[in-house]
Amino acid sequence: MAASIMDVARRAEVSTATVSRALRGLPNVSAATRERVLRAAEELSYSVSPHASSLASGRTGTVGVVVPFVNRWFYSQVLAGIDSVLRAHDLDLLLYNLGDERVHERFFSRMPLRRRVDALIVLNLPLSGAESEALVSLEVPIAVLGTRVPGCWHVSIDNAESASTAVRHLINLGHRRIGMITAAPGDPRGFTTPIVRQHAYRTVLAQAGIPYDPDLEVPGHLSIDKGASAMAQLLSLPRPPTAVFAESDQMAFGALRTLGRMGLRAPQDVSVIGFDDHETAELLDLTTIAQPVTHQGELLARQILDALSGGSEEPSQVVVPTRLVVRGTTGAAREHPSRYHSTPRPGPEPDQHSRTTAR
Amino acid sequence: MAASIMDVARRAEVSTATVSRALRGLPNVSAATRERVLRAAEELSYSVSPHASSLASGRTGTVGVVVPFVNRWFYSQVLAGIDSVLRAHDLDLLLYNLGDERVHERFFSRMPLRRRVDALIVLNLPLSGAESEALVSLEVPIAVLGTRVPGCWHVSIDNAESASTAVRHLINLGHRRIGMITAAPGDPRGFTTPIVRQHAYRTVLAQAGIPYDPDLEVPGHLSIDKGASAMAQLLSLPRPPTAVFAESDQMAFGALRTLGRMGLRAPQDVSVIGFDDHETAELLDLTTIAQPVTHQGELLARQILDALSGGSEEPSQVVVPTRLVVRGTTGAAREHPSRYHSTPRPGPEPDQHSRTTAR
DNA sequence: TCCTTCCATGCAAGCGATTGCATTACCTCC
DNA sequence: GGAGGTAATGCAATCGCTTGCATGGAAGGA
Repeated sequence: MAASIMDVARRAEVSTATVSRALRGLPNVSAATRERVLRAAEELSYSVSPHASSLASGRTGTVGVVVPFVNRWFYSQVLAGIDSVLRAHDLDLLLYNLGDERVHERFFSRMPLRRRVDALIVLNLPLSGAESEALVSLEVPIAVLGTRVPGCWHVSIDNAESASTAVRHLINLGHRRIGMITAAPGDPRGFTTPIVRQHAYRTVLAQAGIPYDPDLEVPGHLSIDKGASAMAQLLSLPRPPTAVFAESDQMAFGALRTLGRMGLRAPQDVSVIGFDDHETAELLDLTTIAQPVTHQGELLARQILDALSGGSEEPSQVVVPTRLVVRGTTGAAREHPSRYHSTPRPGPEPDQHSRTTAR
Repeated sequence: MAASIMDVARRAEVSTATVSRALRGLPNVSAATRERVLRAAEELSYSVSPHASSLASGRTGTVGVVVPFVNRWFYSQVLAGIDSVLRAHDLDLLLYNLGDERVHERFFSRMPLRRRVDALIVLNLPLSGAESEALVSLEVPIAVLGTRVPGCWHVSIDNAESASTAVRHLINLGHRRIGMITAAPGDPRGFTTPIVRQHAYRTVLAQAGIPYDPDLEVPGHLSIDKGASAMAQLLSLPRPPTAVFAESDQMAFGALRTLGRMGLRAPQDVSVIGFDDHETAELLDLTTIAQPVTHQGELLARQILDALSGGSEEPSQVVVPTRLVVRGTTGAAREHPSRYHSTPRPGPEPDQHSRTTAR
């Protein structure tokens, strides 16, 4: 049986109140007494009951983290960042993975973390108005990644600027026919990131005097396979793009696969740029927009720490910078983009030279 | 202020005891009363205080999950599996990411989940004897992935058989000079998986009458970069291998990168087989040993559920099957493996034909 | 009709901490 | 030497629930 605070009190010959204070490092405890209490606790290998403690104090020492998909690279990275900071401050991490729709609904209908957490971190979740209200009504500090929710702390990247950079990179390489593989078609809930990026894509094209062509926007649903299909669709257009911006690396990977299977190469035939700087991006030599992933998790956790200690500060909003990482899948536009091959595949092809060019 | 059980009791005009029983679906509550209580709870949007509840009952409704690296693909997949099962049974998931050494030590010295969880799931962690004892001394059911710990539930793959299959696959393709990129050099703690696999590798070679060559075993530390270096090292041997078994896909990816950078191809120059069937494996057309990842997580969670409900059953041990997935990076051994190139790179090279051969 | 059973419910004692307030002891300063 | 302070400690209420036991009433059996 685990020792209780009473056992420690008896052994140290003090009251439980003193034990509690000594163990938590409060002032008003003499050095000698503290020493005695610590020893007693040590000898009994005592540890406080977190439940009793939070029942009495009202604090839970726990932060809830709500994630759409733990098993996706991006979220697991962010999670690692959050964890490292929370852990360093002895806060526990209660994980809620909302992957599937049913779980998502159930979560919001039952609100299982009411009274269970001191604060909440929400990752990049499409939230309906009612849902964000439900969260706010928990009356704990909330830090949100990606989406902006009134009254909540907030970390994000500048999606408009980042997407613009990606598209501008392609334009600067001479491309005029530029496709975009988008995340998803209009989600009714407030998942604004794809919308912002798409808008940036259109704006930059317009600024460059390139006419808008809806056929060049194809949804890839953030997955490799769907990204692959999206690329296939783009390549089957009467006038296929010479460059493609995929708003996630995963989709870009799919796009590259399609390219490979069709015997085409990046960047000679089609330039491809992704978004995220996924760990595999380097492996595949994918040009992409890098965002600091783990770091965003750390920032979120730090905001929570501030909120928890600082009291009633104004929620802060942090925008972290992204950066264009040029690798081997983007290159100068070809002169005559109307057809891909002069000679049919298979057959000998010149070695890639433009890789060096691209760097 | 959140409503307490007292408020509900008053509103439903019953005692708190009855409220408690009604809400938890215990028998001994009349249908009419239950109805009344549920309505009252609903109207007050009441939810039980988990802390008070577990303080009173001794159950926490929480399962601790200890993970070495949440941000690695494998673990995040397993975690998703665990989560889905726990969630379905309304158990909370308390995450402990033990990534770095300091966190690991601190975890075991403070045992922060004493009294905090009803059960524990430990993923593939290298544990010293003292550490596993510390876990067992928590006196809660424990399910362990990978390593076997006496008295604990257990899920794993048959590492010996799986590794043997991988090596046999290479031998059957005619390879005689087969390298292995191993996880890590002897970890003092009980991380046995790499040892078992290495042993299988040696055994199978011996059975095939292939002499043992220690130079062909190179550590790749489970990372892409280290895997890449390992491959480089293998290729710089006086007699390089014609095939390589990397005991994780990540390391295999690194190996493929090295191959690519050296202008070599898989499988024409070197066959490569990985382990895990990482999501990127398909993308890179990597032959590998697939293990059911998410499923193992589900199994672990289910074992915990059994343990929690069943009482004092004997801990069960489940071994899940793996399967060889032949893709494009393994192929028949070349006839004269002493040199790779007749012509130096760069230069035109014939298209890969053997891909079809390999399938 | 009276005595058992049994079901539904209430009472109240915990569960193991935290914390406001009271108390004691010891200084310090006039 | 007494008033006023301060630092260290104890007392006991409290947090919000669960649960063993007691109780009352209705149903069933003889």
